Amino acid sequence: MVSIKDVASQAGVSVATVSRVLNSKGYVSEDTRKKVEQAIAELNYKPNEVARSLFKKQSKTIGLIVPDITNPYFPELARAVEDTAAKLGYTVILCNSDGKTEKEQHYLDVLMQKYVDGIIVSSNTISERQIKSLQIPFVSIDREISKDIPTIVVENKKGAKLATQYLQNKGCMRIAHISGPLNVVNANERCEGYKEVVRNEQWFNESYIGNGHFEMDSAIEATLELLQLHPEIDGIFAANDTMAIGAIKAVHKIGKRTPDDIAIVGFDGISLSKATTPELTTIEQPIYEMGEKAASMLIEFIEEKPVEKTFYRLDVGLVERESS
Amino acid sequence: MVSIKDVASQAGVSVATVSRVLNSKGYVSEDTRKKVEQAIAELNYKPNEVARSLFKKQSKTIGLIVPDITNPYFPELARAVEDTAAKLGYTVILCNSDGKTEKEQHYLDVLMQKYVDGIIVSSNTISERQIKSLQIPFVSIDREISKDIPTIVVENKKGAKLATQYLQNKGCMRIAHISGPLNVVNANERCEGYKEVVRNEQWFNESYIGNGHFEMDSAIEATLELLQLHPEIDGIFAANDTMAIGAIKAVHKIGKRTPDDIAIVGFDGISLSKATTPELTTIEQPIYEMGEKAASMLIEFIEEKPVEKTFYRLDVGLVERESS
DNA sequence: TGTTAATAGGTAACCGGTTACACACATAGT
DNA sequence: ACTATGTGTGTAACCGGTTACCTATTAACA
Repeated sequence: MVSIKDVASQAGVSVATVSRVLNSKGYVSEDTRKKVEQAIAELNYKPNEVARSLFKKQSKTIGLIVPDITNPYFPELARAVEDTAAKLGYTVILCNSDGKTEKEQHYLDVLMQKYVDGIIVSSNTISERQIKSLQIPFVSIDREISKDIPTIVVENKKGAKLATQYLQNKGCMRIAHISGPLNVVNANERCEGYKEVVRNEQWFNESYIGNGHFEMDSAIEATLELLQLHPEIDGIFAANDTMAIGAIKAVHKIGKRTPDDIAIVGFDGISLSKATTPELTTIEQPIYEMGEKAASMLIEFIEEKPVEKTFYRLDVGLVERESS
Repeated sequence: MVSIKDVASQAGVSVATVSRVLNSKGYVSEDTRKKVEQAIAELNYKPNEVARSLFKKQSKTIGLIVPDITNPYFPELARAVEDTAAKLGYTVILCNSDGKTEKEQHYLDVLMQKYVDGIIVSSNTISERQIKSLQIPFVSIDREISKDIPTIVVENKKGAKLATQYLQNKGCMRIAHISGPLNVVNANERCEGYKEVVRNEQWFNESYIGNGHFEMDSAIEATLELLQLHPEIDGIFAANDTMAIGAIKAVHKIGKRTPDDIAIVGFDGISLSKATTPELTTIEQPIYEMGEKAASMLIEFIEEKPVEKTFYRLDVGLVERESS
């Protein structure tokens, strides 16, 4: 690989001068600048980012820790983060934590050792203290860790209420909920939103809430149980789209129809929701926008630019399709 | 951040000695080793990977260039690559090229500047010459570039034949194909496989092949056209699952049923194929295994370990579900 | 006892950039 | 004529590791 020294000798100047034209910093005469630029072009020189990182103590790289890129919510987020980072001259290291503390800790260590300039994380086990101790810019996405950590989340409760009320308006008399793992903030908020709407209904009690893990199989099981316990259920709000699809499958399995017998609404608005038959009515999150915002905010922190707002709770909206 | 010097002075030895215990290389007495290890533990010292990279000219990082992580085929691949890389002590930088030459070139430059140790790429525009000129380990995945570049692909033609013959065996008399972009090797091979099976049928001609771009919308359109032109079609083989889902939708749209009126088979075996109603019959690729193989092979090259085989054409299999 | 090899550990060069500092020269102001 | 200021460029220290090379000590063996 050609180094700055090669360029310097080719252009007949010192490495300092080459560095100056590279960074447009300090005084360089028009003449020498041209000579250096020509040498750079002739040798097809590309500065070594590693050497630069070592001195500058920053790497133009950010870390993105997600539970599992295979979960259809995250590719779109990752794409948005990567797009934005690339546009601003950064590169992104992808980490899958499976939501496990050890893995998260391990990746945090690795990322710090590689001098990443900042980290975007979607986690519910990382603590505020831990993040602060790292001393580098951080953005939490999809899950709220603390009011003190820059965060991008959505109106989970509002969305859940929207979904539940919508089912009511559609004429559903008994609306069940399939929740995510309730120790995860967003799952909890969605469950709360649901409860706020149905709490005062005569028929309501906790047994109308089935527990899922944000995955399809768990939702199929939960739906089956729910429908056995309460055959009169005519509406289901699932805490994410994957589970909503599971619910559709379960409903189908016992010979009922969606939406005629049971209307179903999901949450997330992943692209999957448009691929099913019937297409899924869902509470859509601005996933791409979230990733974009997270990346651009993180990079503003990194570059010490002024950041007006550090806590975003983005709006969600109902997208009406065929499952309701 | 605590550096090797801090550890050295804390332990009362030179930095060379610390480095020796860090790398278990060269002579170090049991006594000093313990002192150093204690100092490391006390200071919670983590060696700076950037400094290491600079000297060693390698970064324990690999690049993964895919067209679009949002395309449901790639998250599983990326997950496999990342899992395997992490297990072997490497980190992965994710790049989305959209299949565009400029973006690929740009990422290649960036990755080289960051001293990545190797690159895994899924591309049909990068040339063999280009790859060779980079002088670092390379693995091409999902798409064959040249017999001379380490590659992981699947039996596309065989899979396509399998799918088409299966539809024949199911009693389909007129089988259409929705192809991917034919300039992409794998799409082309799948189309060839289809043609090999139906070429000699009396009814067959090229107008039974509709052109898609591996995306749902293009497949819906293509299917609609196909069915208008040939209302007698009773089987469709789509070159990937996303398009198969599009086909299902199109069939549904004109009031026909899957599989009763028209049987549909896809290709890929993405997790999406299990989420639809009806669930998709498809030619399943060992996606995770491909990513795993690509990463472990790449790292074998990087670490200059012996590699027995550099060209893998993995087997595919028919997974029979409800759409056929 | 002298020679050789193995063990132990320090010094400093090196990786490829960036930048503080020094120095030279030109120009302007008094 | 003298000083201050601005411009242009080179030298070398520095970032935090790794390792070639050197020296010293001890053990082994003829």
